[in-house]
Amino acid sequence: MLRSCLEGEGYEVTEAGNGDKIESVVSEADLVALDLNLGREDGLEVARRIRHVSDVPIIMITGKGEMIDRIVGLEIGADDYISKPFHLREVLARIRSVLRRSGTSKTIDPAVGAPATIRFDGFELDPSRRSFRAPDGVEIPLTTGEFDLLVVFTRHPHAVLDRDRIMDLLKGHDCAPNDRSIDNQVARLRKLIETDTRQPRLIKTVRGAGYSFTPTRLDR
Amino acid sequence: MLRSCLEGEGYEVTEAGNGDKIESVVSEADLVALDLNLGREDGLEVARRIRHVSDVPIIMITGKGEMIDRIVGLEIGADDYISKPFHLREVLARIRSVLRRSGTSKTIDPAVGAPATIRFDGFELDPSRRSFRAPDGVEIPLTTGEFDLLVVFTRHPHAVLDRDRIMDLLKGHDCAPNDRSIDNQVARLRKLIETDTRQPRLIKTVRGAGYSFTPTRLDR
DNA sequence: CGATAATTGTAACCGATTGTAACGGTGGGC
DNA sequence: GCCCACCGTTACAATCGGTTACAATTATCG
Repeated sequence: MLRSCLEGEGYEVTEAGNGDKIESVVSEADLVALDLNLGREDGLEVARRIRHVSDVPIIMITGKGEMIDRIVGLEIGADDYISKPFHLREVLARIRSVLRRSGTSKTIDPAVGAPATIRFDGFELDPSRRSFRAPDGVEIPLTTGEFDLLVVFTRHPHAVLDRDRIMDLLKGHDCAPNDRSIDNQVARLRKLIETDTRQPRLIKTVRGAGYSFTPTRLDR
Repeated sequence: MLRSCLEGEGYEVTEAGNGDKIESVVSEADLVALDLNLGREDGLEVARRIRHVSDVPIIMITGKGEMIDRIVGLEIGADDYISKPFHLREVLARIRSVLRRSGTSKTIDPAVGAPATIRFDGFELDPSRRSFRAPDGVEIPLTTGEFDLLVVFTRHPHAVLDRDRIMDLLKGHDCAPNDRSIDNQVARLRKLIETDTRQPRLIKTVRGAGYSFTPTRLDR
């Protein structure tokens, strides 16, 4: 679940199991998300071993409110902790936050390394400022849902995204069987950025599949 | 544990054992964290001796809910007390709070003195003097809560902070289920720094998630 | 130490946003 | 051309957050 969510956001994910050498895996990483309930092996011991070889930021994922672990975790040098059950969005937010604090990134951090503003067909979308400007320079106020949807589209231009995938990228979970909320949000977004809703040029409907964001130019 | 946590925050820590001369240790300190359960020696007696030679702020750390000690401790002149088991964040928050109240610091207080002035969108925020100036140079008086909230935001620019996390950063504990105090504080802060409260440019609302501080420029 | 003022948390109300349901149109397959 | 799945649109309800007022707490001042 975490993997697909993170990859959807543009991160490169490497999983490591019990048998893997921690050192080799960690050396390439910008951040470690460490589940403390790994079964036999003690997660805190893993954290100590990571700290022994690297200053890589560590986000600990603990079971429900294990305070003792939290305190010990912070002592070891974890940068943040998250308690289960968690929302994927929360994890994303904290990962971004920790990555930003930690500064330079070995790979490309989509939230930091990407240019601030995304331009398409004259529009200007600035994810870090959560602002959106029309070709004429006027700021268009977008609701949170509209903004997040547009960001998802600009990150997957020309791809046909089915509703499940869009929902996954937006909220980190699947669509309910007969969920039309995406359709609705698309309609609302179209009203704001399409000149003719009947003949949309930016957000095309792919019948039976989903939607596709088709800008003529896209600078990012 | 406390030592490594405090040093991680930039504080200089000196430990003192039973044999040490209290006077010489205390004279250099900005704050004393005193564990009352030191075994043979009576912690309260230590507190009395410290008070005898210095006005240094004292935070007492007591065993689980020893009320009698608390009362006596406050009578002696402790500035705050914490019961075990405690959260490190809580300790940090209280230390900061006590240091703030006690005013000038002999050493450099990282939480108050470290960042010189933070500039964003023309505003000037000075954590060491706890002052805040508008782009036109006029000083804007902020309450303690407003100021702390703004500092938290400037330390996490462009991150989406949920209410729990904001509360954690502000006071070191979680939000109650239906706690709207953060919303209120945000609203108050917006009234002071936003030109249009309806369309905030600096503190954006992320529905279902929290808030995001979105300055166009940030120098710190 | 007590009175007063300032600040902050709480509750209530209301508007904005978003999900759900219903209805109708459209387009493809036969 | 007809049928049916699929999608756009509208209306509505539920949820969430902004705002206000007020109570509780805290600080200030004599």
